[in-house]
Amino acid sequence: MADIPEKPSLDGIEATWISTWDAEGIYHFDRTATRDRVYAIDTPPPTVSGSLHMGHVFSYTHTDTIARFHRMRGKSVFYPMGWDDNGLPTERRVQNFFGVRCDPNVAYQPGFQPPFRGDPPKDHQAISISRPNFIELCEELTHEDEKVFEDLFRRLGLSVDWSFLYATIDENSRRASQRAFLRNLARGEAYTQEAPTLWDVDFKTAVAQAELEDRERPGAYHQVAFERTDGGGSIVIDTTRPVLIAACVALVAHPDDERYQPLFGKTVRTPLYGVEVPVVAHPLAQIDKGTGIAMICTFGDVTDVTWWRELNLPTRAIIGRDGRIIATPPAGLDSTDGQRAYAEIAGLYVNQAQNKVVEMLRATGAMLGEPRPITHPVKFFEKGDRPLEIVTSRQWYIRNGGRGAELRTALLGRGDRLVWHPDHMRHRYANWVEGLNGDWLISRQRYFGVPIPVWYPVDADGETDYDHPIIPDESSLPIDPSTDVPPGYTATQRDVPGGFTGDPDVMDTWATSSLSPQIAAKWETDADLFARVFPMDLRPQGHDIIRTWLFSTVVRAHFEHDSLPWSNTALSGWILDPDRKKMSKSKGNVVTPLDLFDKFGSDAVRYWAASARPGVDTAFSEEQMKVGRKLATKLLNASKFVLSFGQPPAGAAPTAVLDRAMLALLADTVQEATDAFESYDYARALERTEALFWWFCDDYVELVKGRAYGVQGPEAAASALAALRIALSALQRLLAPFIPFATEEVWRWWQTDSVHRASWPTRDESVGAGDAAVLDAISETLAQIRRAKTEAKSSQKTPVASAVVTASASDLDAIRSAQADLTEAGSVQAWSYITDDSAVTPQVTVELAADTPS
RNA sequence: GGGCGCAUAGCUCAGUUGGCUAGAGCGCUUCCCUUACAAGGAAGAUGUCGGGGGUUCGAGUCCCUCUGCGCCCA
Repeated sequence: MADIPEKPSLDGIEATWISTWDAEGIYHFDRTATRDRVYAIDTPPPTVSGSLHMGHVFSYTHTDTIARFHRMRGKSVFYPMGWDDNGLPTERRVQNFFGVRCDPNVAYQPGFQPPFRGDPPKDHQAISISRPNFIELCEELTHEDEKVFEDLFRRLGLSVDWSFLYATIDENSRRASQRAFLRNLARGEAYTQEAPTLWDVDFKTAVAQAELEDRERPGAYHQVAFERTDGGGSIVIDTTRPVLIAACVALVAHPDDERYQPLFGKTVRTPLYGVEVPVVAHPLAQIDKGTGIAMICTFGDVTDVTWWRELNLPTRAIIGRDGRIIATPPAGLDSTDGQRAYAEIAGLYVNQAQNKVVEMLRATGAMLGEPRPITHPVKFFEKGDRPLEIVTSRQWYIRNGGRGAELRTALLGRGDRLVWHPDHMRHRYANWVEGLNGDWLISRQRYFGVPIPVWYPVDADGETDYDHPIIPDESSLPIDPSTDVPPGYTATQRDVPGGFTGDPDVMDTWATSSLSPQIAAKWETDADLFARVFPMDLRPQGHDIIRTWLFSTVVRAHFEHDSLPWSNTALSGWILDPDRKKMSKSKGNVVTPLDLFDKFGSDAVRYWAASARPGVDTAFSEEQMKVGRKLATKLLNASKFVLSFGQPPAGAAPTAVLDRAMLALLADTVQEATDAFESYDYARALERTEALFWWFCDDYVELVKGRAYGVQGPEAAASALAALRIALSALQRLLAPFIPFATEEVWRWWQTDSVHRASWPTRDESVGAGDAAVLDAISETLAQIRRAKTEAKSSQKTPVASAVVTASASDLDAIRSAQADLTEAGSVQAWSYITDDSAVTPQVTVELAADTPS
């Protein structure tokens, strides 16, 4: 047994135990464990180019308590960590830090040194470097961030097995991502298509449905008149985007709209450009919106795309990928006047062009009245600053049920079979899948990501043949088509007629992170490991990314493994500041985790996190951390005290009624905590354990400590000592998932090995457990004696001259059984009892001894 | 507009399948330096369980409805 410090302290215990755990390999995954003995967690890889905040501390703590519970239950816990360094945020940081920019057309340069490492001068012209060089720089820069993250997670006490660390851009991840993509392609689940696509003109990349958000923006309705070609007058439409008149291919009204029924099949001429377009009917036209008839443009919004597709309309694109009006007028805009009008806006940014068009409409009289300002939702890329446009481009997609009922039904079924914590989160998933309106767009016109692993033949005329991609062999992965040469070609054939060209795009971050279970489990590179951990047991994550990360992971596992990727998912809530607003950097109310660890200790911060019900938004609360610190301190002191009585004699067992009752209560609590943990309700497990612990300290220990000292003789003491140690052992283990540092500290005072490798308590351990029901009467009697002293403003040490207990016969039996303990705890000099079976609770009439001058 | 959640003490929240006088912690008030712990301990006060209606012997809990707040989707 280690020495118990004279004055136990929480100071410095984190550093001590972190290094001990490391040295002893406490959290190492046992690779010999069979699947049924494994508990596998698909840990969310945090974005390393961001900062660590309380939200991380919060949700990762929840997961850690569950990991620790299962480890103590005898499972080999597979608890890897990953870093998400793939994607736009890192790309931007690297550009700014090193003064470079990625150009996939540049050749790889071994040993490349960037011009700067931090703070390039303002006038520095970014140097173009190859994608592999760029990735090397990304890895260099993210390495430092990852170190900070790792230290913080260790300090928090996460029981991660760091030997399974991965990064979403590392070689294994790129290999897995490309392999999965190629298999999707081979099975027809991935495909490429030239199609209208939501496009961010600043990032110059396509974006997926899951990355959209609506923002309320000011706009204005403009009434614009289109002349009928049959001389029947004009048709007035309401549009917020008159700039798109040049892209108009039809007018559309609802088929039931009697106002416009006579016009269906007729044509009108667009103002300014004089293009003849048909008037068509479609049920998506809104009768009550504006004048009830609208322009169909290629493309103003996603409804335009639907109309265009379903009504087989021509394409008249006018907005380019740079957000400017395309220089040359679209097909069909043939008249001289029309071309002159178009020339006025060609090359302008969309908003400038809009102003110009309004000006021209006014001049020609085609605009009726003044624009009427409105506020309306506009689609944005969630990371973007300008409204999305729709441009036609070639992109890669993975099927996700957005265009096929059969797949959609299958994926909804996967969601049904997943166990959600809390359960109502399943609706988010179903809601999202049911609302999908297209397949998953995975290609991005960016650089720092996993390359789309294909090349295309270039024919003799220099045209790229997208329909016959050249596929690398799986054994050659990961590849970068911008530098690697496809089989059967030589490097000199790149981008020349009769040669090949690499796909320039990368996959979206989610296309790789959707494979996190496969990546962590070393899919196809370590079949033994994979078989032991996949499908995993748990996906913990925030509820805000159900539509992205969770859903896409389900999609990939469905295709590749015909299974769910995990059996359970636990969704964490948000952290709110004390005023119940969502914490965010922009509001300046963010507290850094490290300061809190220093101030309250990791256990205390964990306690705050673990107190929050699963999935519930929770206020940041230093008060709650103080409570957690109190709990940890109390555990040190209580443990020291119990152990200070020394070992019970050999063969000692709890025999006293009170001791056996306490053990019964303990057994009940063990059961409740276990049940709670099994249903992922760590907060309930903590609450039940904590309640028992404080009762144990405040009442039980107070009642038996005299007896434990030997006041009632050695036999009575032996029972107390045995019971105290049984309880202490169980309590330390019950608290271990929540306050791993303090529990380890006290456990090692009297046990060998780590509490985190100890077995989770079971009710069978409470040998000699009795009837917990007697505790109420005993505790109540003690409470009334204490109350009498408090009300008399006397010390709790004050002797009680006489205690008269009126209670039911059964309560009196209970109280009598503990009379000697109550006598010690309450300093009672004389007891008398009155049986009254009508008494619901015991009533104690307390007469304090006369004050004795001291 | 569709979906989901929340509303219980001043604050933050528990309250399992309906069950006896509705709980905890914090905060507040009072007392106690008792030899595990003053970074402690003992005790106390505080509630039209959001409003209304219904089912039931019995409703914080189930049903309907209204109000307010939050989130997701369109």
